[in-house]
Amino acid sequence: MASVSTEPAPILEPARHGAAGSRIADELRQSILSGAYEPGARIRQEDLADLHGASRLPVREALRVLEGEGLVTVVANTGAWVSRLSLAECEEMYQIRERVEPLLLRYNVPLMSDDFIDELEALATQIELSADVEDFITLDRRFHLSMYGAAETNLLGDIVLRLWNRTHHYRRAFTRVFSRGNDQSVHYEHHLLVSAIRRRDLGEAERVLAGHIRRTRLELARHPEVFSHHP
Amino acid sequence: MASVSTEPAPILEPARHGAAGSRIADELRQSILSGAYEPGARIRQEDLADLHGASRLPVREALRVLEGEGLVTVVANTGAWVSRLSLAECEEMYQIRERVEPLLLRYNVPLMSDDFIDELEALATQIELSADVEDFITLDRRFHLSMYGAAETNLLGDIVLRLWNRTHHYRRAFTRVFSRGNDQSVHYEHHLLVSAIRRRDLGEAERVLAGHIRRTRLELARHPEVFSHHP
DNA sequence: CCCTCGTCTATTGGATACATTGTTGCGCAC
DNA sequence: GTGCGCAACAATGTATCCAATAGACGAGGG
Repeated sequence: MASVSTEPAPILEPARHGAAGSRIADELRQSILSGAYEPGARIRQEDLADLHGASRLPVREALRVLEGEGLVTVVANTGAWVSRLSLAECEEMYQIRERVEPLLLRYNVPLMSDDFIDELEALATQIELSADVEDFITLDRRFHLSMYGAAETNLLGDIVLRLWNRTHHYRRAFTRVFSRGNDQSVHYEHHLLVSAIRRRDLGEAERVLAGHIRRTRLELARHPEVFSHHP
Repeated sequence: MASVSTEPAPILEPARHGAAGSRIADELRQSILSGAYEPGARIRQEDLADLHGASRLPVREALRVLEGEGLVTVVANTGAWVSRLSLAECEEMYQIRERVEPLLLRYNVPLMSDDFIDELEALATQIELSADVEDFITLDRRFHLSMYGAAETNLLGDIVLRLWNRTHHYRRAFTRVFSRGNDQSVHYEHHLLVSAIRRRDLGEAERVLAGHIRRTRLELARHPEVFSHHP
């Protein structure tokens, strides 16, 4: 914003003072999740600064934030890279999710309105119809994470969101190689999950969700090629 | 380090270039955990900078790191405070631990040597003999966290460590009000846990640990006065 | 021909200086 | 006496400048 001389309307400037670090962190997070940066990609501070029209200082803060979220790996005096996961680490993430997301679901189900559950059902159907891999992972992410938005405390929600973000790239890569199988299990599980939620059957909802994550983890383990590094 | 003119031996200087942010983060984290800062205490950037003989820049990085860990709450253009937990949030943390720590234990038990298990047993006995609250929480923390140091991937270990850190202050406060009860359950559970580990009985070890955390959570809920804010 | 050491440059780390924001306390009006 | 508003201050956010480090490249020797 500083380099551009023709900046007539500061009114439409949503970026207020004191938000540069957070804003850059948000945008870089989105870029990483969108796949614009591959795991292992180098992140240069000055590039980011120029890109966002800021100095390197808020960029460094943003990198620290994303480092804390596990999305970026920073080495002192050397540089920053998009974090990379091994198959073992990714499986560990899924095992954590398997234990933790059912708990988060338990917190949220009592707070869901019937209308909201209808929306979930519609989303599950929409996922079935998704043609493209990018559509699928976007809708699938929305389906699951929207279930977790009702709780009044968001500590667990934040932890789960970070787990999703750290594995997002591998979910995309895995979906790409797996989608040819034309396996309908995912969709069945989604509908079973909505059904259990509608009946407010917490135990069953927990079981279905845990099984859903577990099955994904086992499928993932059958495709280690997703994790082959090509430096 | 820069202001002191009489610095004859640069050999004993462990603080190298590029480590100020991490160093300050580590020291501030220790200060918060030690109880030197109460939850809700204001953290002024300039004070920290002077205290560590650095400028505000690495201090800001440190604050971002600790914010990511949940230990510090930063409000833009306003300031930073030591994070505060409500009873509901603390219970949520314990519920997460209840589900996640047994998994981490499962990862670690097969990697423990018999000698190490002897050390755990000795630690459990030492905890029984601890006189003072500060001793107890230090030894108890070491007892539990040392169990988690063997795993080759440390993703889950980091998450658990953060959960411990975020609740550390309340564990201290709670122990202070609870220690008068003279309840031996904690120690029985510790010894049962070591016993299950020694037999390499993963299922039983998981159950005992989950029960241990669960019981602590329920006790905690009976002492809401620990969370009363006194501003 | 290859290995090693030295230099050099690109990039990051840190400090100082300045702009902006939030807050607090005082004064004035009602 | 109370409530609103303005102003001065204090603390944070940002930019620019300088220092230190690590990787790369090339020259020299084995």
